[in-house]
Amino acid sequence: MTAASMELGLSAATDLSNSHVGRSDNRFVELRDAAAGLFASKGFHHTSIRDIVKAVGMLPGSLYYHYANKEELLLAVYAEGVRRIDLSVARAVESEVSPWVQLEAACIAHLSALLDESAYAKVVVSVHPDTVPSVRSVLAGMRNDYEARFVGLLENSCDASPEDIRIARMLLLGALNWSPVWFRPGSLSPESIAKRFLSLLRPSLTRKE
Amino acid sequence: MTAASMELGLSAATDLSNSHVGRSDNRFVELRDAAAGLFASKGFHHTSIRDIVKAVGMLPGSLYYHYANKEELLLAVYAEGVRRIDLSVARAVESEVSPWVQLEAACIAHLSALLDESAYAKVVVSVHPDTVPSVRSVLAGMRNDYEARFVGLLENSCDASPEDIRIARMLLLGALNWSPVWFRPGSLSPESIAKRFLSLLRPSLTRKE
DNA sequence: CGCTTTAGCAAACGATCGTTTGGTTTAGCA
DNA sequence: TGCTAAACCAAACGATCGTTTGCTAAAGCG
Repeated sequence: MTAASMELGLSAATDLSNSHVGRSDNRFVELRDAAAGLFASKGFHHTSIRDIVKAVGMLPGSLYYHYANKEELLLAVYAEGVRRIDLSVARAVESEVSPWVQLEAACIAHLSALLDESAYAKVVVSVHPDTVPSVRSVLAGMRNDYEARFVGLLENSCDASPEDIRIARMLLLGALNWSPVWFRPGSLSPESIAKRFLSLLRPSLTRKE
Repeated sequence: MTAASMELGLSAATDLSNSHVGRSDNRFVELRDAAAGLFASKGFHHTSIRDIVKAVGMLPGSLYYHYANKEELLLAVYAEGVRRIDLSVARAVESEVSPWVQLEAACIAHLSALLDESAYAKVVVSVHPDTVPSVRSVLAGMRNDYEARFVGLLENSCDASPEDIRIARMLLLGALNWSPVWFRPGSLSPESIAKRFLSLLRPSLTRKE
């Protein structure tokens, strides 16, 4: 079981992202995991190919059998990161019924993914698309598709206009996504941060009926 | 008059940051301006020394007469950026009396600095301290010192507990600082974004008396 | 004018970057 | 067991990076 699948409790069999099905000792995922960890801690541009392959005990050239170039490796990490956050948020929402509690659960799941030790999630938030011009639009598109989920959650929680919902989404997700900048483990938990953020917005976002 | 001082309408005489007072044709500030523009558009790590000196018509080695290394140049840009944002916000606050309107003015000024064409401000927000380990703490300290201003503004606007004020500050500044990620010129103005953000928080942040 | 400081040129340094190429091992199916 | 494709090694490629060094031109004070 790889470190990657362990993060979400998935067995290798259910890990659909391993589309490069070749030999059983395929290190496609292992490389992606190492890249995710290094991208998250050192940043994409400060991580060299040599750093990544050293983490898995390979030589630099061997990586290019699995990934065409460094950007494609980032794409794989990014896509998997978005997939995991989305999955985590979807599960959290499913287990609630009240619209407001659903929104709260989504924010908690989103923030937990960023602030707990999920390297993949950190890459999605800390690697800004604009800093990788060759794949900028792809990265931005993936993140935007995911964040669209919050529009629906907000629509259910209040009866604001579409543009007000858009503003609320930007306010909420912006604050959440920025939190890795100032967050220090040990004081406030991701859950309490998300709840406090939302409690500040509750008077404006609760449906009046 | 340099492009740098023009941005805030300062003459060369009042530009205190030019501490390297040497000859009258000193290009210390000119280099910093070029670096600010390139750091803002291409990012710090994607801007080479050769890019910067090319912008001012110099050779790579000549830059090292003015700045010891690339990080020190970033420090100069960053410090000037923080200084300009702080100055802009201070002026905006001074011209208001009502605590809430003062907070609103501060947010508008802060966001305008980030979203309008101020290269210096963009560097402060887009260059994350963690991506430059050698000067990480210095950059983080500068930004934190500036953001402390908002604590006072929030304290005047409501009677929440210190921890609630801290949360409100993180929510507000996080959302504002994240806005360059999704902002596209032409639709909403920085002023209206800031006002809409604050209107969502108003019910929670207005002083009850 | 003479002399010192300031500023910049010219040219290279070593290091590291992403990537390529050709050969070698190993797994897995027939 | 023999063969093929998968996987990786070994070694280098050219490019670019931040930076250093030695020298030269010009500015400005006395």
